[in-house]
This record gives sequence, structure tokens and C-alpha cells, in this order.
Amino acid sequence: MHDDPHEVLHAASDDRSPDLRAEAFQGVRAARRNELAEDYVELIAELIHSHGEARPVDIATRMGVTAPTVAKTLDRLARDGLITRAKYRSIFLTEQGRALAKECRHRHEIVLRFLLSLGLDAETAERDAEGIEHHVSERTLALFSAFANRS
Amino acid sequence: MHDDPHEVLHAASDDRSPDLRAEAFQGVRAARRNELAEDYVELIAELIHSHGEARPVDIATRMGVTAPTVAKTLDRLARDGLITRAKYRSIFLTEQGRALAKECRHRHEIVLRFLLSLGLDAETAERDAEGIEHHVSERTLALFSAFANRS
DNA sequence: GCAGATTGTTAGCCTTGTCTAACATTTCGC
DNA sequence: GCGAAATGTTAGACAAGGCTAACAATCTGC
Repeated sequence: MHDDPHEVLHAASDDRSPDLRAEAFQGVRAARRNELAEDYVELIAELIHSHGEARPVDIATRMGVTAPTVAKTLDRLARDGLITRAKYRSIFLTEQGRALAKECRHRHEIVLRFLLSLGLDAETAERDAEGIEHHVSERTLALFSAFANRS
Repeated sequence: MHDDPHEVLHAASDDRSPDLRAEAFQGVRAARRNELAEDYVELIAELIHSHGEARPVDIATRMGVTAPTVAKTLDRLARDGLITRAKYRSIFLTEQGRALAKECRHRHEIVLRFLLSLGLDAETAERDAEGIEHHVSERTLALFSAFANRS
């Protein structure tokens, strides 16, 4: 049953390590919970940088969701201390929000540069980076960075 | 405001392409919706392969969730035509489920081999592959595959 | 400075994915 | 083959993240 030579690649899926696998999935789920907040904070930072302010309508357009969805998510971000907002006013990042945005942008750029350096076209690279950036460990990020910077 | 040399990497985030960015996020969200189903189906296939059958208790252990969560998710997979199940019986993949499992396993293996070939340790590679595999386009997958197979 | 357009918010609904508590069924040891 | 252990299901709660419809506030162009 285990003579398949590819099986060696699935160390985490056989009986020896169900708990390790459980940890991996739990890690993925934890990352998923933060993804949306990271995407918003990163986008808000970009909007502030390029437009001078971050307004819900621009967030809605760029995230591809409706305005009420944005409003609800912004409430959550405010509750979690990442942004501050006042009714009918534009959005500001807290210190914590700025730190998270910086970190996200850093990760995003490394992943993007890595994909481009592999020879991927810009549009696909951008799309994939958006999905991948939240699931890359520090260790992997370091390897990506080194690869993108190789001579 | 745009003199930052890194800005060129952010083509999708400036005014020229808010819609492209929206599409990217919508794609990421679509991928997210399928992630869990893919993880389950992939795991069920593995369990059938290694144990002869897939039982909820093993799924719960390996996914790191409780039994009722598994039950509810399995109901959804059955509703979506990926598995068949009967009360108190083990789970079977439908034709569609098997096809999805095969595709997922294929992607998972390529991503994993790619990360390993970059020099990542096995455990981190497994964890990151779990998160990354759902967000890799065909095009990127092809590049990963080619890289992992380079001389 | 007012009317209409734009933008923002609120209310309320749906689905997913998680949990605990309680109960039902099956399996196993002897 | 019976009783206890293991496994599976049901019920119900809750948060997140999406939507539409309806309403409120702001901004803009004359």
C-alpha cells in the first residue's frame, strides 16, 4: 500500500503524524482568519499613500465588495484596534494598523518579486501573490527573497 | 508621491487598475470558499488509500476540529456531490470527488516538491504547502514544477 | 444655497465554519 | 451477548463575511 515512490512526500499525511497535520491545518485556519484584516489594512495604507485618504467607496471598489460589507469589516478592524474612524469620515490606521500594513506590504513585495523572478507575467503574479502572501512562513519568505535577489 | 522605486511592483494597486485588483480579490475569495472542501476531499482520499476507509473520527483528528464540525462539513460535501454517506457509515468519494482529490493531490505534490527543492525543511514545507496550494494558478504551478525538476 | 448625485450607514437576511452539550448507535472485551 | 467505550449525530449558539433595501449625510454644480 505504501510502495508508491511519491508517498515519501506525504510524511504529514500518514499515521506517523496526524497531530502534526492537525497543527498544520489549524495554522492555515488561523492564517485565514487574519487574511481579510491584512488585505484591508494593506489597502488602506496604499490608499492613504496614493490618495491622501482612505474612503470606504474606494475600498469597496478595489476589494470588489459592496459598501455595507466594507462598513461591517471596518467596524471589526476598529474594534480590533487596527483603524480609527468616525461616521462619514475617512479612515485612519492606528500605530498597530500601520505596523501590520508595513509587514504585509513587505511580505507582498517579496512574494511578488519572487514570482516575477520565476518568469511569471505581471498580472498572474499579482493575483497569485495576493493569495499566497498570507500563507508563507518566515523561513519560506527568506528563501523567496534570496532567490529573487540571486545574481 | 510616486517616486518610490518599489512602486512599479504595485501596478495593481494604483489608479490604473482598481478593477483588476477587485478581480484578484474576488478570485482569492472564491479560492477560499473551496479550500475547505478541497482539504476534506484530499484527506478523505488519503484515508481511503492508507486505511481502506474514511471515518469521521480520523478526519476530525487530522483536521484538528471537533466531530460535529466534521459532520456538518460532510453534509455540505454530500450536498455538493463530492461524497456519499449514510448514517454511522464511512465516507465514499463520488466520481466528482475523486477527480477533485486527484487534482488537489497533484497540486499539493508540486507545491511541496517545489518548496523542498528551494531548500526548505520538510515540516515547514508541508505546512506552507497546505496553505499555498489553493492559491496557485496553473501558470505558476507549471513554473514550480519546472523548477523542482531542473537538473 | 439648494437639488440631485454621491457616499455612508443601518437593518436584516443568508451561509459557512466553529464550538459545547446531549443523545444515539456501533463496536469491543470478555 | 451484554455492558462499557468509542464513535456518530443532532440541536443550538456564535462570529465572520457576504448580500439587498432603505435611509442619512455630504458634496457639487449651478
